[in-house]
Amino acid sequence: MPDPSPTCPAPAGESRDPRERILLAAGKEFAEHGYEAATVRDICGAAGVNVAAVNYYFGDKQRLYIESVKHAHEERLRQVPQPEWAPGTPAADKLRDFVGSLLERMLGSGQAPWQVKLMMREVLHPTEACRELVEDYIRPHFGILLGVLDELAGGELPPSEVRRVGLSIIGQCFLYRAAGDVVAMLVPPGELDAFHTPAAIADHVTRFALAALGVAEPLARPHSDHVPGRVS
Amino acid sequence: MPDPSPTCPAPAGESRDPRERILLAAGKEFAEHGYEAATVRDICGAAGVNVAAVNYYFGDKQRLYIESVKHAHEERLRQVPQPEWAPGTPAADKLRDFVGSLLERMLGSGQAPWQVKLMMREVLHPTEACRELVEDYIRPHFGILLGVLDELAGGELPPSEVRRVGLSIIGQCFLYRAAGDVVAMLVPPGELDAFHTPAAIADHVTRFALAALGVAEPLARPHSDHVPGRVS
DNA sequence: CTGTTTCTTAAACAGCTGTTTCAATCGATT
DNA sequence: AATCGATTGAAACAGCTGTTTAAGAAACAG
Repeated sequence: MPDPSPTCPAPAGESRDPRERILLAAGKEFAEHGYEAATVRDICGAAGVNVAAVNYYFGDKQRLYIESVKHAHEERLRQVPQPEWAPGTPAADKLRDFVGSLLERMLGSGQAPWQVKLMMREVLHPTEACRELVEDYIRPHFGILLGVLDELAGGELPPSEVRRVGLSIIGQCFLYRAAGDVVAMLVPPGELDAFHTPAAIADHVTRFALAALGVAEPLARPHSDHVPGRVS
Repeated sequence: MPDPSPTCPAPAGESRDPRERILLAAGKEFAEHGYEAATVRDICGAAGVNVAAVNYYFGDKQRLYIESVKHAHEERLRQVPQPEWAPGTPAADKLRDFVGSLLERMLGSGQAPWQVKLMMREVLHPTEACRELVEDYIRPHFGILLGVLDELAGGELPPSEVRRVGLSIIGQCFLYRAAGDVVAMLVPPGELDAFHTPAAIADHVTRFALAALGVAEPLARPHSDHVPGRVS
């Protein structure tokens, strides 16, 4: 089937550039099976190109992998821009926004996009592509969170403590993405659908953190009565 | 070098039973490189047996993998027994104990033992061995945590909420093990040594959770003055 | 058209993979 | 000591791996 339309030959999302087709197929394949288990033959098959194309365009498998990780992360950055808030936004709202968008990005609606899976593999078992990923993608996002938390704590907490609180929040979200299968085994199926949607998790994580920081109500009233609890 | 001592031929920790030697070597190899990348030949080389031994004793590579995961988890259970508390122990102390031993087990002193690495791989990318791991090892531990949290909340929180708090605590610990390399990149090196030891993390996670539950002081005094804080 | 470069193709390469074969060896029982 | 099952050993197996080759097609300049 030779191209019938010379002006816009791309059907839908599929590039006619072999290099880009390989990059896309490689990303999906690496995300699904990991670096070792993914084969260049499968990648080329999915991309509809000859096996030799990988070596022609990228040199070897490893450089294709690194390029596909960078490509995935750039595309993901374009898809989900960092949150921006109006100057007067309360810090608590910012935190809720941040956690919500983080979880939405991680868990997505339904299946997580392959870009996230690929990046997650880099985080869990870092290769050469990891450092770039951290510097360009993860650290800036983390910095935003730290800013919100510092504002939330009224500047009272030392930076090291703010960082630990930030890691606590990231960790809670991280668990659901990285160990989602195990979480699903630990939670009754009915509860999974009702209470473990991205929005519900975001709400819990935010309330948990706000309560710990003393900005909102504790989750439970203490059972002894000598501890003051704020009654709204 | 034929065995010179017939009474105790095992030098130190090395079993003379080939089956057990293979199981040990396989566990280390699988933990380090993953299922696909680990080779039967490397495993047999490390175990000091012929390649055919794997198929003789275990049938094939996959069954060796499953057996080695189970073996690792049983050994780990024997090494670190579940915590037991005297009847009158305060729930807050139990929580601190639980988190501390969990982190100690996960992060260990120095390099994490290969058993933990192996189990972590199962959690992150489950195979057939995962369900057994969850039922025999993870769920009981999680149950203990939920009991402590329920006690801590004075039975006021619904089970679903308790579970979410439990997952929040696990998630915080989980991050340091699963994404430890990235965490190390996000935290200044000096701070890593001082504030990110297992003990220090355990202390932070516990305080964070206790504050969120309203059992202990919030981490930060709120910056507006209309919120009561307990002054010890 | 010619000559040159860029790209694509099928085939082959050397090497490693898990697995099997079958003879040699060992260890205990008879 | 002879027998027999259990275990080991070196070699070979078929299949897949990433990579290279060399010939051909396509695109393009002069």
